[in-house]
Amino acid sequence: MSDELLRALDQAGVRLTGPRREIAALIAKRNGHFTAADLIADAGKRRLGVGRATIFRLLDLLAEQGLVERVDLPDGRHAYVPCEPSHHHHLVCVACGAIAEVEDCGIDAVTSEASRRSGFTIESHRLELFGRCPNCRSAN
Amino acid sequence: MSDELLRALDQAGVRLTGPRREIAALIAKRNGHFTAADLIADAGKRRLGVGRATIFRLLDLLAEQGLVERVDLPDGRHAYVPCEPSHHHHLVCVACGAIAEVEDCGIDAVTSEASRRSGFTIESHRLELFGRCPNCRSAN
DNA sequence: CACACAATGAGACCAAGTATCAACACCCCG
DNA sequence: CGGGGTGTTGATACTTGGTCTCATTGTGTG
Repeated sequence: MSDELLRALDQAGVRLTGPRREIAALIAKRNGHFTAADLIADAGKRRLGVGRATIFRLLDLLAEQGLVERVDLPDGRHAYVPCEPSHHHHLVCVACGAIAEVEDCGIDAVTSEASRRSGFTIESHRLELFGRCPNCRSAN
Repeated sequence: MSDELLRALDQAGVRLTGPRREIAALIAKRNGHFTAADLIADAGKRRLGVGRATIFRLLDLLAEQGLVERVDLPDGRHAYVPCEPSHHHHLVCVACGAIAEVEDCGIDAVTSEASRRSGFTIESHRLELFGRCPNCRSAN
Protein backbone atom coordinates (compact mmCIF):
# COMPACT_ATOMS: atom_id res chain seq x y z
CA MET A 1 0.00 0.00 0.00
CA SER A 2 1.34 3.35 -0.94
CA ASP A 3 -0.91 5.06 1.59
CA GLU A 4 1.76 5.28 4.23
CA LEU A 5 4.22 6.94 1.93
CA LEU A 6 1.62 9.38 0.74
CA ARG A 7 0.40 10.14 4.20
CA ALA A 8 3.91 10.82 5.42
CA LEU A 9 4.63 13.07 2.48
CA ASP A 10 1.40 14.90 3.01
CA GLN A 11 2.29 15.54 6.61
CA ALA A 12 5.62 16.90 5.53
CA GLY A 13 3.79 19.47 3.50
CA VAL A 14 4.58 17.93 0.14
CA ARG A 15 1.98 18.25 -2.56
CA LEU A 16 0.48 15.00 -3.61
CA THR A 17 0.35 15.33 -7.32
CA GLY A 18 -0.64 12.70 -9.83
CA PRO A 19 2.84 11.62 -10.84
CA ARG A 20 3.91 11.43 -7.21
CA ARG A 21 1.03 9.15 -6.38
CA GLU A 22 1.87 6.91 -9.29
CA ILE A 23 5.50 6.64 -8.36
CA ALA A 24 4.64 6.00 -4.72
CA ALA A 25 2.42 3.17 -5.90
CA LEU A 26 5.27 1.67 -7.90
CA ILE A 27 7.52 1.82 -4.88
CA ALA A 28 4.91 0.29 -2.64
CA LYS A 29 4.44 -2.57 -5.06
CA ARG A 30 8.04 -3.66 -4.73
CA ASN A 31 9.05 -5.35 -1.59
CA GLY A 32 12.64 -5.03 -0.73
CA HIS A 33 15.09 -2.82 -2.49
CA PHE A 34 14.86 -1.34 -5.93
CA THR A 35 17.01 0.81 -8.09
CA ALA A 36 16.04 4.04 -9.75
CA ALA A 37 16.31 2.19 -13.03
CA ASP A 38 13.69 -0.30 -11.83
CA LEU A 39 11.21 2.47 -11.20
CA ILE A 40 11.97 4.11 -14.48
CA ALA A 41 11.45 0.83 -16.26
CA ASP A 42 8.21 0.20 -14.38
CA ALA A 43 6.93 3.61 -15.25
CA GLY A 44 7.84 3.12 -18.87
CA LYS A 45 6.22 -0.30 -19.04
CA ARG A 46 2.88 1.08 -18.04
CA ARG A 47 3.13 4.12 -20.17
CA LEU A 48 2.74 6.43 -17.25
CA GLY A 49 4.07 9.61 -18.68
CA VAL A 50 6.37 10.28 -15.79
CA GLY A 51 9.85 11.50 -16.59
CA ARG A 52 13.15 10.33 -15.20
CA ALA A 53 13.68 13.60 -13.44
CA THR A 54 10.40 13.35 -11.57
CA ILE A 55 11.34 9.95 -10.25
CA PHE A 56 14.69 11.14 -8.99
CA ARG A 57 13.02 14.18 -7.51
CA LEU A 58 10.55 12.08 -5.58
CA LEU A 59 13.31 9.82 -4.37
CA ASP A 60 15.11 12.88 -3.08
CA LEU A 61 12.00 14.04 -1.29
CA LEU A 62 11.47 10.64 0.25
CA ALA A 63 15.08 10.45 1.30
CA GLU A 64 14.83 13.85 2.96
CA GLN A 65 11.92 12.59 5.00
CA GLY A 66 13.83 9.44 5.84
CA LEU A 67 11.15 7.33 4.19
CA VAL A 68 13.61 5.84 1.79
CA GLU A 69 17.29 5.26 2.13
CA ARG A 70 20.11 4.66 -0.27
CA VAL A 71 22.13 1.54 0.27
CA ASP A 72 25.19 0.48 -1.61
CA LEU A 73 25.00 -3.11 -2.66
CA PRO A 74 28.14 -5.25 -2.39
CA ASP A 75 28.52 -5.16 -6.15
CA GLY A 76 28.75 -1.39 -6.06
CA ARG A 77 25.30 -0.63 -7.38
CA HIS A 78 22.95 1.69 -5.59
CA ALA A 79 19.57 0.72 -4.39
CA TYR A 80 16.83 2.43 -2.46
CA VAL A 81 14.87 0.84 0.32
CA PRO A 82 11.66 2.10 1.83
CA CYS A 83 11.96 2.34 5.60
CA GLU A 84 10.98 3.90 8.85
CA PRO A 85 12.38 7.32 9.52
CA SER A 86 14.15 6.37 12.74
CA HIS A 87 17.81 5.53 12.93
CA HIS A 88 18.47 1.96 12.00
CA HIS A 89 20.46 -0.25 9.70
CA HIS A 90 19.57 -2.51 6.87
CA LEU A 91 19.95 -6.18 6.38
CA VAL A 92 19.87 -7.04 2.73
CA CYS A 93 19.21 -10.52 1.39
CA VAL A 94 21.75 -11.09 -1.34
CA ALA A 95 19.56 -13.73 -2.94
CA CYS A 96 16.13 -12.14 -3.21
CA GLY A 97 16.73 -8.56 -2.20
CA ALA A 98 14.46 -8.63 0.82
CA ILE A 99 15.21 -6.03 3.44
CA ALA A 100 15.00 -6.15 7.18
CA GLU A 101 15.60 -3.24 9.46
CA VAL A 102 17.49 -3.60 12.66
CA GLU A 103 17.55 -0.95 15.28
CA ASP A 104 20.69 -0.10 17.04
CA CYS A 105 22.02 -3.26 18.55
CA GLY A 106 25.23 -2.41 20.28
CA ILE A 107 26.87 -0.46 17.55
CA ASP A 108 27.51 2.39 19.93
CA ALA A 109 29.95 0.22 21.80
CA VAL A 110 31.79 -0.34 18.54
CA THR A 111 31.92 3.30 17.61
CA SER A 112 33.11 4.41 21.00
CA GLU A 113 35.77 1.73 21.01
CA ALA A 114 36.91 2.84 17.58
CA SER A 115 36.90 6.41 18.72
CA ARG A 116 38.99 5.58 21.76
CA ARG A 117 41.56 3.74 19.70
CA SER A 118 41.86 6.24 16.90
CA GLY A 119 41.35 9.57 18.61
CA PHE A 120 38.67 10.48 16.07
CA THR A 121 35.40 12.02 17.11
CA ILE A 122 32.74 10.00 15.43
CA GLU A 123 29.83 11.85 13.97
CA SER A 124 28.02 9.30 11.94
CA HIS A 125 28.31 5.80 10.66
CA ARG A 126 26.93 3.55 8.07
CA LEU A 127 26.40 -0.13 8.58
CA GLU A 128 25.04 -2.51 6.03
CA LEU A 129 24.67 -6.21 6.57
CA PHE A 130 24.41 -8.67 3.73
CA GLY A 131 23.18 -12.21 4.02
CA ARG A 132 20.28 -14.51 3.32
CA CYS A 133 16.77 -14.18 4.56
CA PRO A 134 15.05 -17.17 6.16
CA ASN A 135 13.16 -17.99 2.95
CA CYS A 136 16.17 -18.02 0.72
CA ARG A 137 18.18 -19.94 3.21
CA SER A 138 15.71 -22.81 3.35
CA ALA A 139 15.08 -22.73 -0.39
CA ASN A 140 18.77 -23.13 -0.93
CA MET B 1 56.39 5.62 -0.49
CA SER B 2 54.91 3.53 -3.19
CA ASP B 3 57.28 0.68 -2.45
CA GLU B 4 54.82 -1.20 -0.33
CA LEU B 5 52.15 -1.15 -2.96
CA LEU B 6 54.59 -2.25 -5.60
CA ARG B 7 56.04 -4.98 -3.47
CA ALA B 8 52.62 -6.34 -2.66
CA LEU B 9 51.62 -6.29 -6.31
CA ASP B 10 54.83 -7.99 -7.26
CA GLN B 11 54.19 -10.74 -4.78
CA ALA B 12 50.76 -11.23 -6.23
CA GLY B 13 52.36 -11.95 -9.55
CA VAL B 14 51.38 -8.69 -11.16
CA ARG B 15 53.73 -7.17 -13.67
CA LEU B 16 55.27 -3.94 -12.55
CA THR B 17 55.15 -1.90 -15.67
CA GLY B 18 56.02 1.75 -16.08
CA PRO B 19 52.48 3.14 -15.94
CA ARG B 20 51.71 1.03 -12.91
CA ARG B 21 54.68 2.38 -11.06
CA GLU B 22 53.68 5.90 -11.89
CA ILE B 23 50.13 5.44 -10.72
CA ALA B 24 51.30 3.71 -7.55
CA ALA B 25 53.50 6.72 -6.88
CA LEU B 26 50.54 9.05 -7.28
CA ILE B 27 48.52 6.99 -4.85
CA ALA B 28 51.33 6.86 -2.35
CA LYS B 29 51.70 10.62 -2.49
CA ARG B 30 48.18 11.16 -1.29
CA ASN B 31 47.45 10.48 2.29
CA GLY B 32 43.92 9.59 3.01
CA HIS B 33 41.28 8.89 0.48
CA PHE B 34 41.21 9.92 -3.13
CA THR B 35 38.83 9.55 -5.99
CA ALA B 36 39.57 8.10 -9.37
CA ALA B 37 39.10 11.58 -10.74
CA ASP B 38 41.88 12.83 -8.47
CA LEU B 39 44.31 10.35 -9.89
CA ILE B 40 43.28 11.10 -13.41
CA ALA B 41 43.76 14.79 -12.79
CA ASP B 42 47.15 14.18 -11.17
CA ALA B 43 48.25 12.09 -14.08
CA GLY B 44 47.07 14.69 -16.53
CA LYS B 45 48.78 17.52 -14.69
CA ARG B 46 52.15 15.91 -15.00
CA ARG B 47 51.66 14.82 -18.53
CA LEU B 48 52.22 11.22 -17.71
CA GLY B 49 50.74 9.56 -20.70
CA VAL B 50 48.62 7.19 -18.69
CA GLY B 51 45.07 6.66 -19.81
CA ARG B 52 41.92 6.64 -17.76
CA ALA B 53 41.45 2.98 -18.41
CA THR B 54 44.85 2.09 -17.03
CA ILE B 55 44.09 3.90 -13.81
CA PHE B 56 40.82 2.10 -13.33
CA ARG B 57 42.51 -1.18 -14.20
CA LEU B 58 45.16 -0.67 -11.57
CA LEU B 59 42.55 0.28 -9.01
CA ASP B 60 40.77 -2.97 -9.78
CA LEU B 61 43.96 -4.92 -9.33
CA LEU B 62 44.71 -3.20 -6.06
CA ALA B 63 41.18 -3.80 -4.87
CA GLU B 64 41.45 -7.48 -5.72
CA GLN B 65 44.54 -7.71 -3.57
CA GLY B 66 42.81 -5.80 -0.80
CA LEU B 67 45.42 -3.08 -0.97
CA VAL B 68 42.84 -0.47 -1.71
CA GLU B 69 39.20 -0.33 -0.83
CA ARG B 70 36.23 1.57 -2.08
CA VAL B 71 34.35 3.59 0.45
CA ASP B 72 31.18 5.49 -0.11
CA LEU B 73 31.40 8.94 1.35
CA PRO B 74 28.37 10.34 3.18
CA ASP B 75 27.67 12.62 0.25
CA GLY B 76 27.33 9.64 -2.03
CA ARG B 77 30.63 9.96 -3.82
CA HIS B 78 33.06 7.11 -4.11
CA ALA B 79 36.56 7.23 -2.85
CA TYR B 80 39.39 4.77 -2.64
CA VAL B 81 41.60 4.32 0.37
CA PRO B 82 44.90 2.47 0.49
CA CYS B 83 44.87 -0.07 3.28
CA GLU B 84 46.06 -3.30 4.76
CA PRO B 85 44.64 -6.45 3.24
CA SER B 86 43.17 -7.77 6.47
CA HIS B 87 39.55 -7.36 7.44
CA HIS B 88 38.92 -4.00 9.01
CA HIS B 89 36.83 -0.89 8.76
CA HIS B 90 37.56 2.66 7.92
CA LEU B 91 37.24 5.81 9.87
CA VAL B 92 37.08 8.78 7.56
CA CYS B 93 37.75 12.33 8.64
CA VAL B 94 35.01 14.42 7.06
CA ALA B 95 37.15 17.54 7.30
CA CYS B 96 40.49 16.57 5.84
CA GLY B 97 39.87 13.13 4.43
CA ALA B 98 42.37 11.36 6.64
CA ILE B 99 41.74 7.68 7.11
CA ALA B 100 42.26 5.42 10.07
CA GLU B 101 41.74 1.71 10.06
CA VAL B 102 40.11 -0.07 12.92
CA GLU B 103 40.21 -3.77 13.30
CA ASP B 104 37.19 -5.60 14.36
CA CYS B 105 36.07 -4.10 17.64
CA GLY B 106 33.00 -5.93 18.69
CA ILE B 107 31.09 -5.80 15.46
CA ASP B 108 30.55 -9.54 15.59
CA ALA B 109 28.32 -9.08 18.57
CA VAL B 110 26.24 -6.66 16.54
CA THR B 111 25.94 -8.92 13.55
CA SER B 112 24.98 -11.94 15.58
CA GLU B 113 22.40 -9.94 17.46
CA ALA B 114 20.97 -8.68 14.20
CA SER B 115 20.98 -12.19 12.86
CA ARG B 116 19.14 -13.50 15.89
CA ARG B 117 16.47 -10.85 15.63
CA SER B 118 15.88 -11.04 11.93
CA GLY B 119 16.45 -14.69 11.13
CA PHE B 120 18.88 -13.72 8.38
CA THR B 121 22.18 -15.50 7.97
CA ILE B 122 24.76 -12.78 7.73
CA GLU B 123 27.51 -13.27 5.21
CA SER B 124 29.24 -9.95 5.10
CA HIS B 125 28.95 -6.44 6.31
CA ARG B 126 30.20 -3.03 5.61
CA LEU B 127 30.84 -0.47 8.28
CA GLU B 128 32.06 3.03 7.70
CA LEU B 129 32.57 5.58 10.40
CA PHE B 130 32.69 9.28 9.71
CA GLY B 131 34.03 11.89 12.06
CA ARG B 132 36.93 14.21 12.74
CA CYS B 133 40.53 13.27 13.20
CA PRO B 134 42.44 14.64 16.19
CA ASN B 135 44.09 17.32 14.07
CA CYS B 136 40.94 18.67 12.58
CA ARG B 137 39.17 18.56 15.88
CA SER B 138 41.73 20.75 17.59
CA ALA B 139 42.08 23.06 14.60
CA ASN B 140 38.37 23.61 14.69
C1' DC C 1 65.78 -13.43 -31.82
C1' DA C 2 60.89 -14.62 -32.24
C1' DC C 3 56.71 -15.47 -30.54
C1' DA C 4 52.60 -15.44 -27.65
C1' DC C 5 50.42 -12.92 -24.67
C1' DA C 6 49.72 -9.17 -21.28
C1' DA C 7 49.27 -4.31 -20.84
C1' DT C 8 48.41 0.12 -22.79
C1' DG C 9 45.98 4.52 -24.51
C1' DA C 10 42.42 6.44 -27.19
C1' DG C 11 38.10 6.90 -27.58
C1' DA C 12 33.35 5.03 -27.89
C1' DC C 13 30.10 3.74 -24.85
C1' DC C 14 27.06 3.20 -20.71
C1' DA C 15 24.42 4.06 -16.39
C1' DA C 16 23.18 6.99 -12.71
C1' DG C 17 22.18 11.22 -11.55
C1' DT C 18 21.80 16.54 -12.16
C1' DA C 19 20.67 20.92 -14.45
C1' DT C 20 17.97 23.65 -17.50
C1' DC C 21 13.92 25.23 -19.35
C1' DA C 22 9.53 25.92 -21.28
C1' DA C 23 4.86 24.36 -20.44
C1' DC C 24 1.56 23.49 -17.15
C1' DA C 25 -1.26 22.97 -12.65
C1' DC C 26 -2.67 24.79 -8.62
C1' DC C 27 -3.87 28.12 -5.14
C1' DC C 28 -4.77 32.50 -3.22
C1' DC C 29 -6.23 37.06 -3.84
C1' DG C 30 -9.15 40.35 -5.61
C1' DC D 1 -14.55 34.45 -12.42
C1' DG D 2 -9.92 35.92 -13.73
C1' DG D 3 -5.02 36.56 -13.12
C1' DG D 4 -0.55 36.05 -11.30
C1' DG D 5 2.97 33.78 -8.46
C1' DT D 6 4.73 29.62 -7.20
C1' DG D 7 5.53 24.72 -7.43
C1' DT D 8 5.68 20.68 -10.53
C1' DT D 9 6.45 18.37 -14.66
C1' DG D 10 8.66 16.07 -18.83
C1' DA D 11 12.06 16.47 -22.34
C1' DT D 12 16.46 16.80 -23.06
C1' DA D 13 21.23 18.10 -22.51
C1' DC D 14 24.88 17.39 -19.64
C1' DT D 15 28.16 15.44 -16.11
C1' DT D 16 30.42 11.95 -13.66
C1' DG D 17 32.20 7.52 -12.73
C1' DG D 18 33.25 3.65 -14.85
C1' DT D 19 33.47 -0.13 -18.65
C1' DC D 20 34.42 -1.98 -23.43
C1' DT D 21 36.84 -2.41 -27.66
C1' DC D 22 40.58 -2.49 -30.37
C1' DA D 23 44.75 -1.57 -32.62
C1' DT D 24 49.39 -0.87 -30.90
C1' DT D 25 53.12 -1.52 -27.85
C1' DG D 26 55.72 -3.89 -24.30
C1' DT D 27 57.66 -8.01 -22.23
C1' DG D 28 59.04 -12.64 -20.47
C1' DT D 29 60.22 -17.30 -22.17
C1' DG D 30 62.25 -20.40 -24.98
